[in-house]
Amino acid sequence: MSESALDSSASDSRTLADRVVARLQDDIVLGVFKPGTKLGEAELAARYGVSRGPLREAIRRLESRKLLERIPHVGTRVASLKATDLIEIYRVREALEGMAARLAAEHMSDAEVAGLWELLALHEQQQDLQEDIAYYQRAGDLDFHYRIIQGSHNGALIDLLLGEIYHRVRMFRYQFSMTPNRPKKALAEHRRIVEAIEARDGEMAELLMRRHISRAREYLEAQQRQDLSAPQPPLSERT
Amino acid sequence: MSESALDSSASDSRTLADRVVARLQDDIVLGVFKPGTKLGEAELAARYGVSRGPLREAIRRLESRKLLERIPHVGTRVASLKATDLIEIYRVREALEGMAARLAAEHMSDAEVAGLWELLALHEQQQDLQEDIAYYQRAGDLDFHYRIIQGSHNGALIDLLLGEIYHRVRMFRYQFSMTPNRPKKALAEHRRIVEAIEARDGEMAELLMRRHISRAREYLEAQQRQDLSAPQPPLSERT
DNA sequence: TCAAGGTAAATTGTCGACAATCGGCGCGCC
DNA sequence: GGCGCGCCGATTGTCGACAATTTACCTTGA
Repeated sequence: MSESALDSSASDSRTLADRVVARLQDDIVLGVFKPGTKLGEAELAARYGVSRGPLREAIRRLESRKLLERIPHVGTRVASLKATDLIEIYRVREALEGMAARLAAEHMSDAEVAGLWELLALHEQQQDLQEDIAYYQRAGDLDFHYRIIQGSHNGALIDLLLGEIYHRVRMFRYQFSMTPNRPKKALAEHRRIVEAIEARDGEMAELLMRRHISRAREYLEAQQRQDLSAPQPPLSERT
Repeated sequence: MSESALDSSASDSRTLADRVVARLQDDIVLGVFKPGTKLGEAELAARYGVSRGPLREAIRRLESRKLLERIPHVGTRVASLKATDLIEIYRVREALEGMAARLAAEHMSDAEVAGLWELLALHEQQQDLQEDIAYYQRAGDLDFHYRIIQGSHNGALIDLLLGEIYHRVRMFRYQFSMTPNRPKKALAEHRRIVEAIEARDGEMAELLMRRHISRAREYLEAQQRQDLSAPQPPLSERT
């Protein structure tokens, strides 16, 4: 179930447009195209070796995922998300992933819970070996939340979080080269969430998950306030 | 702010595809095309008097809103939503609109709160005059939730609920010709929610909104169980 | 008679060309 | 000298035709 947890790369998708969606999304999320960059249709069509037809379809799909901003008759540019947008999204995550944790506690199979414990053990191990984290912790955190969302067994919830929310969060993390906020504390919170799920205590699981995400949001808000008082280049140009 | 609360009809939109989106969405939500109906591209293009290009764009947009189901190289049909899907959506609504109520309590202006009271008074009046309700209550209920969502002043939340969730809920209501579940009780619950918002008690507002939606979901679940035991034509063919 | 294979029609996916609209530039007027 | 107007290039929106894939039907054989 861990095959490229957040889809992206489906090499032989049925239609051309699907492949362009995957490639263009990667280029956006991974930062090949910086936020605010204008993307001309002809230019992109040449880059991906397709006609403008499928390319336009890809653009519309990524626009509906809020990864691109388009103005009719003018053009499309990579969505440049402000810190306030990210904070708004964290409110949504708090509500949605809280519910996901509750449903996961009610509906996850015992095997899935066991898998969560294994994932946690892996994260602790990586944390011990490599104190500065970086990539692993980032992907791992995503993977943890990803599994709980899947564990809710609620299709609508899964579609919303994985289809509309998570791509944007991923983009943020790459753009701001955000090292996860509070590695050790986050890991401890993850463990408590799994405990609640294992105990089939949905209410507790939701409470803990909401608190977990809420703390991340508060960290972001504090960071934003200090950025406002000392406005420095928002991107990754600080040695 | 109440001009066509759930958009749909923008008569002179900038691009052709936008107009087709609006018209096709109306035809789907209002039941002109029944769920499961196969929609051929040529057929639709003729119906709306456009080429297949803009039509395909419209189809993709409505597909991303979950109003259409498409299979590559096969075709698109009107999304036929099962009762279990609706129940899943209500879980999402519970989480999302609960958060919306909390944020509304924190961020709504006094004028907006006053507007909520006026809306409630209008609903009570209509309820007194016309005991059997039907349309007014249905639209009114939507309008109440709509306003609280807007009152959250959270763009991400608003986009999600109004752009991804509410169209599907509307479609359900028309398809099953669902008379609102519990008119009087719902109205009383609405009043208590507004009281909490006016008192700026976000926690209470969220709790009440979640309970409100949760009860509607439980009603749906009970209805589904009795439908399963006595399976009758699910659509509107009962005199 | 039924199953399996192939073929043909219909539908969707893709492409290149044409038309409409917007932003930028220079000219003229105040 | 500054402001407004109109033209021009560039980009996007739209269209019709061609190619690819699927489905349904028909034929053929066991």
